[in-house]
Amino acid sequence: MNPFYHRIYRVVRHIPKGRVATYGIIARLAGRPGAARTVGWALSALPEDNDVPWWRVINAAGRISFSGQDHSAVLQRALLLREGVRFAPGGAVNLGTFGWPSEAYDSAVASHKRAASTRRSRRLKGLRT
DNA sequence: GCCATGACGTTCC
DNA sequence: GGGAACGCCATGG
Repeated sequence: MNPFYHRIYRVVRHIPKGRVATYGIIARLAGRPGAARTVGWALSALPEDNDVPWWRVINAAGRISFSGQDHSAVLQRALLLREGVRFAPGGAVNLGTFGWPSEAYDSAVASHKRAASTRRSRRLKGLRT
């Protein structure tokens, strides 16, 4: 297995309980800025007997990256709620509050970037139908 | 070895 | 503030 994966898993394990991190941040901490997609790929490749808190990893918009009806999304949301992470009315997590590491989320930068990401997955999947 | 895909992100309009 | 386009890295066919 590639060192990146190990780095990624190691970083994810460092996420404190009750906090969340974005794929981009994970990729950056793992030493591969811009490899956010790879982070998702690595997490999807997690074995069943893993000790990695994958549910603490979300996208830059502070939302679950799965389809809303997907059981994994429900599970992830439930696990986060259990740890004290609160979801905003829009279904997004306030990264300025729960984001980890805190210094990585200078609320200013994260302002208008929230909107962009979410629609992409819909486009990819929605286009197939 | 090239092409397509994906738990994403940043920039431009 | 919302939507569309381009770029990113690794994997699978």
